[in-house]
Amino acid sequence: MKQSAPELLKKSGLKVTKQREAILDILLSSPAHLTAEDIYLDLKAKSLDFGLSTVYRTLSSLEEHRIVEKTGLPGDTGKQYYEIAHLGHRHHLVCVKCKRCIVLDECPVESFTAAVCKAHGFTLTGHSFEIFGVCPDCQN
Amino acid sequence: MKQSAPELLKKSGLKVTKQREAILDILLSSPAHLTAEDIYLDLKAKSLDFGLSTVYRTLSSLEEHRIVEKTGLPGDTGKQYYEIAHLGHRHHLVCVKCKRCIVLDECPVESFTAAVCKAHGFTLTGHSFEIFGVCPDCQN
DNA sequence: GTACCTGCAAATTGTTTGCCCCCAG
DNA sequence: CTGGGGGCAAACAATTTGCAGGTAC
Repeated sequence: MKQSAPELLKKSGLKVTKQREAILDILLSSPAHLTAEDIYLDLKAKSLDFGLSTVYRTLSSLEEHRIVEKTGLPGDTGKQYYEIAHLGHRHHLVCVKCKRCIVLDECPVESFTAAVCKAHGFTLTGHSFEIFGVCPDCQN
Repeated sequence: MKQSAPELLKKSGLKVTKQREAILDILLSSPAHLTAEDIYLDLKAKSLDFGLSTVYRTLSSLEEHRIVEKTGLPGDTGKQYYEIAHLGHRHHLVCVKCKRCIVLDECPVESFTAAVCKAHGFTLTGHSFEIFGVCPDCQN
C-alpha cells in the first residue's frame, strides 16, 4: 500500500523535483495532520530551506491530484491541516491539547454511511470519523 | 431542547443586545455550518448592518460560553465554520459541491468511541462523524 | 528547448485588536 | 451610573499570486 514519493508524483504526471519529493516524504512519514508551517519547519530542520510558497503550491497540486487531503480541525485557530489522502477515509483519535493523533484501523460505519447516503439520494464520496479526547500525557 | 436566543444569553451571564440576539438567532435557525461571513451577509439581508468584527467578537464569546462551536470542513478554503454546540456531537451529511448539510439524528458509534478512548487511555471529549457525498441537486 | 517549477515579495483574504463612544442592567 | 459591548480602522496571520529565472524531461 505504501508508495514512494517519486512513484506517486510520476504516476500523477507531476515533475519529480527534490522539493516535492521532500514535502511528500514528510507527509508520508508523519502519523497525520500537518500544517503548511509544520512542513516548512520540518524542511528547515533538514536544512532544506525552500520558500513557504513552494510548500503551499506543492500542497495544492498534490491536493488536485488526490495525493493529499486538506482538512480543518475543530476548535482550532484557523489553520489548514494536510495529510496523505486515504480515499476519503479518515479515522483518527486526536488529543485536543497536544494535537497528537492516533490512526484507527477499524471502521465500524461502512454500512451505515452507505445506508444514509442512499436514504438521502447522495452519491457517497467519503466520510470522516474522528474522536476527540485528552491523551494520557496531557491529563497531568 | 430548543431555547430562545435571549434565554441562552442570559443563562451564560452575557448581556442581551440586539446584535447578539440576531446572530444567535441566525445560528439557531440554520441547519448547520455557517462562516462568519455567511452570518454577516445574512444580517445585511435583514438590514441589520453590524460590523464584521462584532460578528467575530460575538462568535468568540458564544464559543467561550459553549453555546456555539467552531470547526473546519475538509477540502475547504480555510474558513472557520460555526454552529450551535451540541456537546461535542456532530453528525452531518455534507454535499461536497454545494456545502448543503443535513443533520443526522442517529449516532451508531457512541459505544465504539468510548471503547477506543479507553483502549488508548484518552479522556473522551467528543467526536465528529461526517459523511461526504454529492447531493441529488449537484449530480446534474 | 520548452513547459513546468521555484523563489521572492507583494497582494489577498480571514480574523483579531485598540480605542473611544454607547447602551443594558 | 458603570462596565461590558459595539463600530470603525488598523494590525495580524494564513494563504495566494505575479513575475523572473531555473530545471526536469
